[in-house]
Amino acid sequence: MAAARKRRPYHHGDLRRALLDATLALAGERGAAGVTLREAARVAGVSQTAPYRHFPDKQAMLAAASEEGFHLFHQQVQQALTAAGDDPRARLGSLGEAYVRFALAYPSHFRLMYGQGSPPKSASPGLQAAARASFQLLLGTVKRCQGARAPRIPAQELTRRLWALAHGMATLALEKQILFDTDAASLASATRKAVQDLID
Amino acid sequence: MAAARKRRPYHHGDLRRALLDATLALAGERGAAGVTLREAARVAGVSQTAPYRHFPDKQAMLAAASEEGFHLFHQQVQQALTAAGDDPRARLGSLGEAYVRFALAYPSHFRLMYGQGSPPKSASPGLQAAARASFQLLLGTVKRCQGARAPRIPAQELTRRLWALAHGMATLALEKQILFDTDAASLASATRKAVQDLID
DNA sequence: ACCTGAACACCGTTCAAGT
DNA sequence: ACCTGAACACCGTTCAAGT
Repeated sequence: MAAARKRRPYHHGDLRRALLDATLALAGERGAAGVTLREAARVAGVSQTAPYRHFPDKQAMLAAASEEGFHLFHQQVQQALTAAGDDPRARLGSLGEAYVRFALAYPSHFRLMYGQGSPPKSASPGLQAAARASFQLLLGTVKRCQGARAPRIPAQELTRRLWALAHGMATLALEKQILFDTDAASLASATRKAVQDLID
Repeated sequence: MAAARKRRPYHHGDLRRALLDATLALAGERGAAGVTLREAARVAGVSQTAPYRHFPDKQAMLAAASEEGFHLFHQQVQQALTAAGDDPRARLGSLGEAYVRFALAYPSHFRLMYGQGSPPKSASPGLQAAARASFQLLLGTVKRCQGARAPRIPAQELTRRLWALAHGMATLALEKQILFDTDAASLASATRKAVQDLID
């Protein structure tokens, strides 16, 4: 039955995919607010109104790209945690490092996920679910690490601090703010150390 | 001689001022990227091209509003530090608290200063100077506080951590992210505690 | 010195139409 | 089922013109 999906495409191999790639490329160059439906269509080689066959409006297109970002983020953090082993201190350090690494390695996605022109989580159910899953991964990891230690502060408060610290490092770096203009690797490992000092 | 400035205005009391107020109002409602030259002009009650008598282009108008934000920020932080007394731990806590308080009390300014649609610091010499002054206030305060303590880490690194933590708290709160959706006062005092734990 | 109005090339979205 | 083209109300910016 799934073979029916193999029908020859109408005109474009996968226009939806091409539009999302164009969206990411434009967001990377000029920020989420600089993305234009008409230019994404131009880049994909179709007419200005073709995107409306795949997304109800511009915000839905941005939301779809943002959702991909959350999936990618989730995956990268999982990988980092798998590589980190069992020690709570190492795991939390890896969490912070992975956060900053992701933001600097996938700035287009990160800007679409959190930047100011970015769509609200409520823009689509898929985006909302993906964002929640990423949040649960952060909170769950901190909770399990806290369980293995003598917790001086509640896990929710620690999550908030850790998240804020990593997010601040990432956004200030992306905005090329002074003191944050080092290379990605340095900033990521500085974040690891800062997180670990945070819990010591 | 200064009396010559009292000449009756041409048509509008202070159009530049009115345009900046409109810019801030629009940025507060829809983010920095949602600010429109034409709508700012409409709000101020002038034609679409009148703003060009006061700003070379739209970005210059945004930059001027952003610059005002940095002046205001500088002033608020100074006040908080004056009230904080001499104890280094109290001063650094107040610094973090004042940062978050400012962001939540003046979200329009904050978004124009740091949001994604915001103008780059290089957009005007005045903006650049105001941003630098605010940065120097942060760095200088941390340095002096560090001088009075046994510094485990360099002042620049501590500034980076403190700034990132406060900035993350502020931006995640403004984006109404989960875990950051408490009232302004709670988040500000949570930031104070987090900063103080950071240096203990 | 300060402002207006028409014009140009853009934008998001709708709608009738084509294959 | 998927795409085009004309149209509408917007946008930033320029330019000639008005007081």
